Amino acid sequence: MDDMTLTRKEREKVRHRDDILKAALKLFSEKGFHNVSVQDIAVESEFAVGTLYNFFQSKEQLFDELLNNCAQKIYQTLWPILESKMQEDEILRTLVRAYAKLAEENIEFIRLYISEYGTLSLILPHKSQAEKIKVLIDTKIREIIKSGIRNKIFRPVDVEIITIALLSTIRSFVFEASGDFDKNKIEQGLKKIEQLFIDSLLMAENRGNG
Amino acid sequence: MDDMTLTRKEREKVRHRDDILKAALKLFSEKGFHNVSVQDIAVESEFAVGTLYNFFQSKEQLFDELLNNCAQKIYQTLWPILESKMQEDEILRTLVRAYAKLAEENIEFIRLYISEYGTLSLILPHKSQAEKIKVLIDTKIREIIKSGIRNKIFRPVDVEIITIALLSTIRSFVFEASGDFDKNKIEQGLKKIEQLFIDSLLMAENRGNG
DNA sequence: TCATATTATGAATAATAATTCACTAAAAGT
DNA sequence: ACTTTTAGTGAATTATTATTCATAATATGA
Repeated sequence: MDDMTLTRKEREKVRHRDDILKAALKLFSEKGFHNVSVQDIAVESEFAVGTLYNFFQSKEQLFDELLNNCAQKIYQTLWPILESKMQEDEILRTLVRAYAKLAEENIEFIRLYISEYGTLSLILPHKSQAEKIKVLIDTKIREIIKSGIRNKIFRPVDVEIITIALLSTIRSFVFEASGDFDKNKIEQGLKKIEQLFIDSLLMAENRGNG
Repeated sequence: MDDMTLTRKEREKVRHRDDILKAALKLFSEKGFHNVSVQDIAVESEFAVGTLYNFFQSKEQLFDELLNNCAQKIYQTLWPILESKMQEDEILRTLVRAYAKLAEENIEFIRLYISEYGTLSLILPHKSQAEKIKVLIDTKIREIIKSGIRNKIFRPVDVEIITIALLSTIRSFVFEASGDFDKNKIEQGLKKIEQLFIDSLLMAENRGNG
């Protein structure tokens, strides 16, 4: 079922659906799930409330779809990097840069994901696609760091803590910086995060400049 | 107006008020603001809904009071440490330990604060007491790190990033660990965070063991 | 052009949850 | 004992917002 097999009408339908998703994403990322009404989304997308319900079963299902799209995009970007055969430090460097790019291109997605993250994890602990993907990535990163330690590339740090530290720092930084949507600032910051974490992980003999 | 100048009745009133706050805190910290109804709080606290409204103007005001109490407690614990005349590395070490203690004694407060942090900061950017206190502490920590660098105790790191990294790691760790309310785990983890951050901040000559 | 199918509409409805208030119960004062 | 004051109650009211659905607009194809 690719784009060319669809009629003009069908393509239009898809586009309308996307418009609604886009409007919803904008609002949710600005105000969070509970502070956006279906009315608000209707106004923003310039469709009637009823139309939204032709496309989505409920407000919640619409939100879930967004969140899963978001998780999907994050997954598709990060997983190949994590699976690649590069040296461990290079994987982590690439990862941080990929995050910067991801944040640049999908800043609303990232905001949505991070802003709801706290309460989300209280309410839908393990059901969502998004949560599963997060766990998948977290686990993989831990493995990479472990492997880096085994291969004497990294210093023998505490894997749990450095993983939480790296990920929470990236997330928190992107979230704070995305408040004023300054993409330059995000890129600069993530470059510094890369330096801070990966250089301090490296064994002395592997470090470039102090 | 201290405790001894109150009549028994007045003391009881205060106690009832506290009971309601406590019940609300429990529920909010488990499910977040929007997923707890005033009914729920009434049931949990074993008062009628109307009684809650004798004590608090609205659900929101009740929540604000909790959040401010929380911020207040954090402030009272951390500020004296940040203002103390210890050497900079010692301040940070003490800070992390204080966080552990804070988390141990007020795990629900901390959960409330962190879980709502994302959406809160979208909605009430700078109004709340809690937000002001957060900024105050963040700023102070940055100053301490700067001062540590000037005094050649710390390596010349990027102050912004290390501050975000330190704080977000603490918060994220406490939040995740508080999910299963294992106080021991939190203490262990924070000790490792202390090592990770402060040791990697120190100039080589100041470090104890590699 | 007209019948049919599809898509869009938004006022009406339903569901949920905050808030009020007339009332009861308990305590304090006389 | 009785009056007054204070505290507590929860069904009823109100507000908000998600959802439905009868209707209108538009497109399709005979």
